[in-house]
Amino acid sequence: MAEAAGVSVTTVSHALNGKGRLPDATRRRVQEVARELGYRPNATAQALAGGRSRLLGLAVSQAEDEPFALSDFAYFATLMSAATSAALEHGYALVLVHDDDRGEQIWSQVNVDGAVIVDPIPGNRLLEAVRERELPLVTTGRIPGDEDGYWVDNDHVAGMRSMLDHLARQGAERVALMTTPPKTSYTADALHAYESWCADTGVEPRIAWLDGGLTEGSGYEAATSLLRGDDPPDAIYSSLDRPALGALLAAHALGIAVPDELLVAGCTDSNAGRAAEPALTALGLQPERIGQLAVELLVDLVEGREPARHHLHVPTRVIARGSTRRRQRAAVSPPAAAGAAARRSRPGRRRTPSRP
Amino acid sequence: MAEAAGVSVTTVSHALNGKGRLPDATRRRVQEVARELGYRPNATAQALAGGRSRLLGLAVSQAEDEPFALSDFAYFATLMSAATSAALEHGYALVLVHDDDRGEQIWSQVNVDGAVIVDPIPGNRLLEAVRERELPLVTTGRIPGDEDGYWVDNDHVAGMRSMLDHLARQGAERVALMTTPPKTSYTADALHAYESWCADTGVEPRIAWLDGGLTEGSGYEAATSLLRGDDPPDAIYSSLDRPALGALLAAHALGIAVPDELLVAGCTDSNAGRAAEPALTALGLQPERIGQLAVELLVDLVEGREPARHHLHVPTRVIARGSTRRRQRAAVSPPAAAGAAARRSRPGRRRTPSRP
DNA sequence: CAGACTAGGCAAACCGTTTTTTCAAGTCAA
DNA sequence: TTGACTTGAAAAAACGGTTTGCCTAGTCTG
Repeated sequence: MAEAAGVSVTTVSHALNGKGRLPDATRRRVQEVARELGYRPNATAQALAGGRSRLLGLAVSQAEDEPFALSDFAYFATLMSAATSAALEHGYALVLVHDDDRGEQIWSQVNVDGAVIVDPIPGNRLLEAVRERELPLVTTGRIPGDEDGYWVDNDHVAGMRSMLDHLARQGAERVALMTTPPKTSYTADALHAYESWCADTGVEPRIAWLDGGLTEGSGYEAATSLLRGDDPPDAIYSSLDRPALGALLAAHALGIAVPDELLVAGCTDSNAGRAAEPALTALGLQPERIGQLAVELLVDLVEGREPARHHLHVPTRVIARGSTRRRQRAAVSPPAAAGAAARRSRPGRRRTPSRP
Repeated sequence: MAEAAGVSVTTVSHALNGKGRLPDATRRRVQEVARELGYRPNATAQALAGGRSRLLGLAVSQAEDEPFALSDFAYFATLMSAATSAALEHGYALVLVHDDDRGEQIWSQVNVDGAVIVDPIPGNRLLEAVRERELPLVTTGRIPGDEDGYWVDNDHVAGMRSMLDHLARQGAERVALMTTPPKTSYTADALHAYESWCADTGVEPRIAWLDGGLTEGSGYEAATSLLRGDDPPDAIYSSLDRPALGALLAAHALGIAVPDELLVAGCTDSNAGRAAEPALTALGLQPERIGQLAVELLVDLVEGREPARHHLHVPTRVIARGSTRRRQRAAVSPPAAAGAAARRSRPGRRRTPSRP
């Protein structure tokens, strides 16, 4: 390239990067030759010389005992896609990192300028590796016990409350929560918000723990045991959508009509929820927004700009669908109390299970 | 590092990479020091010196007029996840590439050693960019019109036939296909297989084109027009799952019972399909296998090994669920012809649409 | 005991940029 | 005319490794 233009590599570099002292004529000439030759500076060499690779890592943290695949959740896929776009917009590319034994070694194999970790769990190996290297880090969701870093998060507490209020407005009096033991800030928020909402409204908390993976299966189990217990709930909220779908199936199997006898809702919107029968009411988290903001925040850090805010909140919204549709009867009476009364006066709500 | 171990950088490099002539004692000593210091060779420098970045690009090609997001399909997410794992297994990392105006420039910003392009469309800009750079390339799905390259693909022709046979065995006589105009090898295969199956079995082809995106909405439209036409189908197969879910909704809206009056199936398994009511029969494509094999093939190419086979086929399988469950009546009679006869003798299959 | 060979390890070249420094030539003022 | 300053561009030093080639001892071999 340098020879082709009849100048030194220095001049080429200066011409192409708008640096140095060059007359416009030379600059243009070099650029012209570069264009003709289809010359592109070697990215690796640039990275080595410049000390920045223009590569960002995107990792999904996860607990060892909950081996769910990335692909299980539309949430992650959407976030990832948005993050890729945002990165590209700023001239960065995204490297995918898995949180397994091999994932850790990726930081050795690739020089990333910074990392986004989704739903971090304290002590996670990827998190530790990032810290050890003192890489700029943005998390989506906070790191429980260490909320000082840079993060983008939904306001899950507010979100949970608005969902619970929605269920109450639809006539629910005995709202149960299905969730996992809190490891991420998200599940902790959900749990606390639920408990405080229960305290505020005088509802007795009913919590069913999901174990055995965040799948339809575990939701089915948890919902079944809730619905079969004494004093079963008249609404079930799951902190993830797949178990909520399982709850739908469980209700069906027990002959409990949704939404007439039981309201069901889940967090995270998905095709699966939309396609369910009845369609699943969801707490929308706007993962595309989260992915975008996380990358933009990270880019600020990488490029040495002090971000205006260290923490960003993305609003949630209740996406009401068939699974929590208020029955006609309830619709005519004023919201909370009256709806609850109408519900209470209904005759025994259990039918014989269609299959036991 | 070199000083710490009291040797030259050459020796460090040799010791850590198992090259050069060094006594085991020295090698071990250097490795020991490296471990203590937590020394990791700079990946960028290695890439520059070695000429290989250990980075692979993963791109999803797409037609300009069909702006669907990556996240729309569990298929892509699963493939991507598997590809990441496989890459890591061989010491590579995956860089995500979007097929938009900015996506193209990524090849300038990052030096990838090779690329996987999912469902390539001839003339696509990413494809052209990869070719121009003479990067090793593996596609999942073939490039229509140029099938000589390296690719991993399902046998969609066989898959389509087995699905159609399945529908026929369940009593379908008038199987319609909902699909997009063929741009990828996959949609072309599906179309051809359908047409040849129709020719073989004497079924008259009925094709509804999906436009306006590969969504539930477009499937709803297409299915509605099929079901409202003269001589409506008694089975609908969609070459993607989301439109199939739309078909389910359309049938419901028209008061047509699935599977009793209409069988519905789609390609690509997903949570959404599993959660639908009735659960959607799907042609499983094993995207995890495809992603894995594509990366392994690409790694062979990148590392200069001649792969045993240039083309790999991944089997498909019919995952039969409620949406194509044979009615009891048909179950007792021998497969195809008798099932069809039983179906034919049924009384008029249309009910009044519940909403018009 | 000389010559050839082997082992061990280092120095230097190289990868392709960016950045800093140097330098020659031209311009201007005194 | 000379010194100071400006302009344009190249040379050199990094960046942090890998690779090639060379050198020195020590060990065989005849």
